[in-house]
Amino acid sequence: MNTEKMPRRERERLRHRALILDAAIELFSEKGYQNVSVQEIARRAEFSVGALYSFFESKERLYESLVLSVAEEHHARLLAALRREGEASAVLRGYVAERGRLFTDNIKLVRLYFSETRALGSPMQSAVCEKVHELYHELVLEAASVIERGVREGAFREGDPYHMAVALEGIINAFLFCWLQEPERQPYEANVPVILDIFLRGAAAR
Amino acid sequence: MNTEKMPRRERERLRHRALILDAAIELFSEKGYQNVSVQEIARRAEFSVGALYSFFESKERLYESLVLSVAEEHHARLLAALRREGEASAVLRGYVAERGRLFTDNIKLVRLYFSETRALGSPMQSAVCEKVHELYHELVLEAASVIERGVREGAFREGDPYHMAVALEGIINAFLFCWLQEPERQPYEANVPVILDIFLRGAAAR
Amino acid sequence: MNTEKMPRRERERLRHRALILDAAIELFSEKGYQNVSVQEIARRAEFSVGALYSFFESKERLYESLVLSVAEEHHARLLAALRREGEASAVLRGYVAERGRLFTDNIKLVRLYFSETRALGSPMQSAVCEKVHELYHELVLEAASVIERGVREGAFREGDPYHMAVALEGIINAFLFCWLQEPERQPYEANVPVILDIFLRGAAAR
Amino acid sequence: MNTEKMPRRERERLRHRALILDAAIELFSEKGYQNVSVQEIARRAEFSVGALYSFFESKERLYESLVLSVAEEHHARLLAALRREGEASAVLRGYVAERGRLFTDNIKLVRLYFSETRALGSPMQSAVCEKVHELYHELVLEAASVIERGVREGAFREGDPYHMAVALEGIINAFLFCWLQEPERQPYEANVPVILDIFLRGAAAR
DNA sequence: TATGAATGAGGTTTCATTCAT
DNA sequence: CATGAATGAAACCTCATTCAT
Repeated sequence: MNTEKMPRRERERLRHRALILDAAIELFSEKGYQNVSVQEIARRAEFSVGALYSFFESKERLYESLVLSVAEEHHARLLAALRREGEASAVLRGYVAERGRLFTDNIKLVRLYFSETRALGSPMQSAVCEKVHELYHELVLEAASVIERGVREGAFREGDPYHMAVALEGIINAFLFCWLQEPERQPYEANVPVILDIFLRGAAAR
Repeated sequence: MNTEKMPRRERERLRHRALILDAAIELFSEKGYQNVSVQEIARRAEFSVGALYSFFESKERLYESLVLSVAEEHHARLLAALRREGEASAVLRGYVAERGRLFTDNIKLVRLYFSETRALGSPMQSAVCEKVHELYHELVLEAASVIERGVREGAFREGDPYHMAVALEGIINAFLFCWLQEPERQPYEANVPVILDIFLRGAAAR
Repeated sequence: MNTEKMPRRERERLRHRALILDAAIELFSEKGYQNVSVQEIARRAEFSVGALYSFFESKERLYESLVLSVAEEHHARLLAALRREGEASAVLRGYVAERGRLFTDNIKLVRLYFSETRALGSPMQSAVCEKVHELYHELVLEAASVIERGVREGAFREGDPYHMAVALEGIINAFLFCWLQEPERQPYEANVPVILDIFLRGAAAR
Repeated sequence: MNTEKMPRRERERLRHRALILDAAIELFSEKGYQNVSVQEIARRAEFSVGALYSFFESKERLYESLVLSVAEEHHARLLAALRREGEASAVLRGYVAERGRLFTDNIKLVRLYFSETRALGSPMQSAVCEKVHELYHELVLEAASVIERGVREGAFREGDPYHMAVALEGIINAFLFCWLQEPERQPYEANVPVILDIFLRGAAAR
């Protein structure tokens, strides 16, 4: 967003809003949505509760804004990775690595995202929920189109590129989840070639 | 557990406990842990709050019992699927199908399981959390040993069977997740061959 | 009470009642009336809640029975001490010592007695409260009559014997209270002569 | 505490805190700690439960604050009485009278203090309990030092002043307790000379 | 009569939200 | 606008008492 042209007052407000979101991200990802009180967020952000409510009409909406902003940032970075130029498999390698980077740099956040987004009784309005799913879907579609290109270029075998993309997504998640259980065993990056190898060559003897 | 030899009083109590667990499963999976009150569970189970507390020492422990019992049942069925006799790839096919059956038969439950288990500030004691992870890990190991056998039998190519198992797990989850978004598009079973195909042959052109 | 002539059934019942009272005494004096549940008493006495309610119509009445029985026992022993034969001052010495013995042998019980008896919102019906006060009053009167005899015998100076008795009571209690704070400093008995000395000679220079 | 220099907001809060303490004192001393609910206190103070909890972190702590503030006020007044100038016996007379005044002006409060402070399972943290005992002890020591001075001035006979002080304390309490039983019989003040007479001259014939 | 499972009112405490200052 | 004190509904849990067996 272009903030340069705004009057000072408005710029200040945006900055304050961001500070509150930052505090909220920290707290939510440390303790989970339900275990953080509005008072706590306000205190951490060094604002009054009233101020907080002048930016967000409810705790729920604050949470949604937060999820949305994080989702959009991640989405942008992952989309960029998928739109890089180069051989399809190289692009996918980059994507797999970027997924890892985002994940490992923001474990807590990502956990929050995973758990609360898919949770039942999640405090998100369905509009936001859908928006998040839409972003996710868009990403899978983009990956599919990379794969499709790979097929056209003869690098990948025939097959439904969307299915392939879904599978890739799953493999990445599974390895990320593994890493999450024992982060100290080895850095996630070590898995990047493994993931690609399995994804590309499959399990069967040729 | 053998309930036949028990005195009637005790049998009744077990039945009542189960009734409460049933009500809790329904409610939790409809609305999520935090959005269900103890009163509500009691009402749905047609017991008093006090009765509920005579079976479970807290809402948290009730939830844990519930998760554990579901996890153990699922685990048993999946383990059985993996221990069936036959060619490695046929066993895996059976496993993929069974995963689907469990998932689609208990969507809400599974959603609950997914969301709350991994959630931060999850209300589960780490003991239960660990137990669940242990069961999961055991399953992956069992799948890995099936794959290992496949390698020995010349059906699968060389490679770390554990990694393969993790990848398979991921692919299954990804397709299940897809199905969850649009259950009406096609039955999950239609995906079983797709999953196996991708898992076995990979994406690369030969 | 004479229990010998009773039918076996009734004797048994009395024994059970006593067992429950014993358990209740222990628990109440360990944790205070409000912090002991009926379930707990029943468990400690190895009876069912129902059985307990067949003996006492409520927790409150159970408590009253207990207080009454203890009060009566103490009263009997103290009265006996005051009715012993001998010089008035020797009798009082015996009484002071007996008070100490009862107190130090049943500290917890006595604490309970002290605190809950005089407490506001005490769970005792006024009838029982009055009964306890009556017993106390009787004791003071008895002490007063000993003192009166002492006056007649020329051992004590003229003055209202009732007031004297009240004062003696107060001095005893004060020293008991002191002892309660630091029981290990010295045995209560060491104070018996001190109490009598102060009571008899007063503080003023002659 | 100097409240004059404070910002208005803070002054208001202190006032509100005091209002709640007042309501709590009334209720506790009418019905006893356990028989008063937080809701009730809030209602009587014309605040919400939440407001109450913004001042005191729990019912228990509220109770402690209350006990402490009353204990300190009483302590201050009694200490002042003991530190007045004049003959030792006159000072003690003043003290005995002041004890009576405090007691009879706050019967309910004092009852509360007596009963709950010494009670088992009393809801007071040991820190507060100790503080109260400390104040009490300090008072006895102060009385002892007055008596000691009396001894030096030749007004009181030789003897352990601390024991004398304890005894005086006991006599006062006993007469207060008597008065409590039948307040209407005679005003407590009538007992002041009696108490001093017994305390100073003792019971024995000279 | 004895049992102990079941009841449910009532207790303490939290926290999203409002609003006078 | 910002503040933060105040609100009060609703949560979890306890326990004296009842009653079917």
